[in-house]
Amino acid sequence: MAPARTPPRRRGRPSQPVLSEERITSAAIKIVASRGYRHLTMTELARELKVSTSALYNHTSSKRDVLIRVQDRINQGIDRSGFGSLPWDRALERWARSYRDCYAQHTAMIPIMAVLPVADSPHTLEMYETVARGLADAGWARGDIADVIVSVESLVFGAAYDATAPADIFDPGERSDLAPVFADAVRARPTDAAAAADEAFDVALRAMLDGLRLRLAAGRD
Amino acid sequence: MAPARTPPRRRGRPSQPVLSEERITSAAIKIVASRGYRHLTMTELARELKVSTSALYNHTSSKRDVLIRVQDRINQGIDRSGFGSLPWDRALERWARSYRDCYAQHTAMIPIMAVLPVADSPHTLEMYETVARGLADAGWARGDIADVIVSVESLVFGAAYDATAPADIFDPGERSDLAPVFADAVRARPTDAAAAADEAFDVALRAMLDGLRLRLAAGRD
DNA sequence: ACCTGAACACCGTTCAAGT
DNA sequence: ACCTGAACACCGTTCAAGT
Repeated sequence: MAPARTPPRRRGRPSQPVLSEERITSAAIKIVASRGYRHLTMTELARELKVSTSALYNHTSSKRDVLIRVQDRINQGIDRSGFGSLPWDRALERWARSYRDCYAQHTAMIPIMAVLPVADSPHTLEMYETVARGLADAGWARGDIADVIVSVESLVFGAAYDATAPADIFDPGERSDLAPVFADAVRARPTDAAAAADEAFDVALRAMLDGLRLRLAAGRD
Repeated sequence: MAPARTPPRRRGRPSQPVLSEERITSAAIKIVASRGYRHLTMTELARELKVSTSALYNHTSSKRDVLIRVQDRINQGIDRSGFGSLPWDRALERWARSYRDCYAQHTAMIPIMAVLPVADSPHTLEMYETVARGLADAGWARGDIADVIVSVESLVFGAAYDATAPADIFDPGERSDLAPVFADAVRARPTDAAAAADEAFDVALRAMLDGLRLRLAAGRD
């Protein structure tokens, strides 16, 4: 191992800041990945970085600020590779599936992502640009593009929650006599929660894409 | 009416409990309606009911428990009147619009509602039964009914968030050069946030309903 | 400029003590 | 059985004091 080069510190004074926006965001991602959002507190973030909690506020204005940067990093992982290589509807489907799988692991971010201005999130903005360009190139009208994006996103956020729902979410329990038709419909679902959620998302996404194909065809006539 | 049998109170003892599940739920609804979810804390709930905070725990096991009952009451207000009187697709549309409008005012409840087992929420269960019966009567297959319900619900929850998003949510700010196609698409939206959200929800719901009509027709052949 | 430690104003929940 | 008051283990955030 290389000998630690003598740091240019004047006694007691650190040569450079130990913290940065970048390091805080990375530590936050690490905590979320390893221990979940329940453990993402300013206190645990500080402990992870081996500083005092108040030190974080020299580099970030609030916990919300940290979450916004976490979210922009998460969005980097969403697959938009279909746009430019596949037909628009297949690209949109790939994007939607990846988006939903991503937020199924980050449901705690949905309330933030869903209402957060995009201006401060460069990777998120880049994602929207890729999708918008793919739709525009496929012939979608200027006035429809944002609506299509919001449509898919709305479905995706709701489906992400559903993907994390417990297996018994629709189990009527002892009241199945009060809801016989519904109880019977629920019995027809896969018993595995993930499989049931996947099936429902397939139905929803297929329906929406079919509907959007109709809309594009009608607008073109 | 039977005369109230003389209460066995020994001086200073209240004749009957001042609290009840019912009263707590009503107070919670009142706080939410008048001051919003930010103010729905156990402390404010106790203040509203003029008791100490710890007294609440004689009647409810947790704050989550309170929220579950609040949610079941909220769901009573969702319009399912179309089922049994309108064609299934128009009934489903009415239900979806009412559902979305309702949760746009209660976004704080979405993370709970989306993953909460229905067994302890009688009015919610009744809602699902009404929708399920409407779909079954319209010829939907047993195995599709839950998927259709989940599809609409997923869209509704995401759209409810979108309905509360700020007007500048998609404004690229100073980076519009990095996202020219998207920025142009966003410029085509109504400037009013509510109008923009309504338009997007119209597109999404129409697409999904068109897709579901196709699915039902295909399954029937 | 950047960090620490103490303090502030909250949370939800528990529990011994009263009646 | 039901309520109170005090306590507990947390939150996010601020700020004077240090270097």
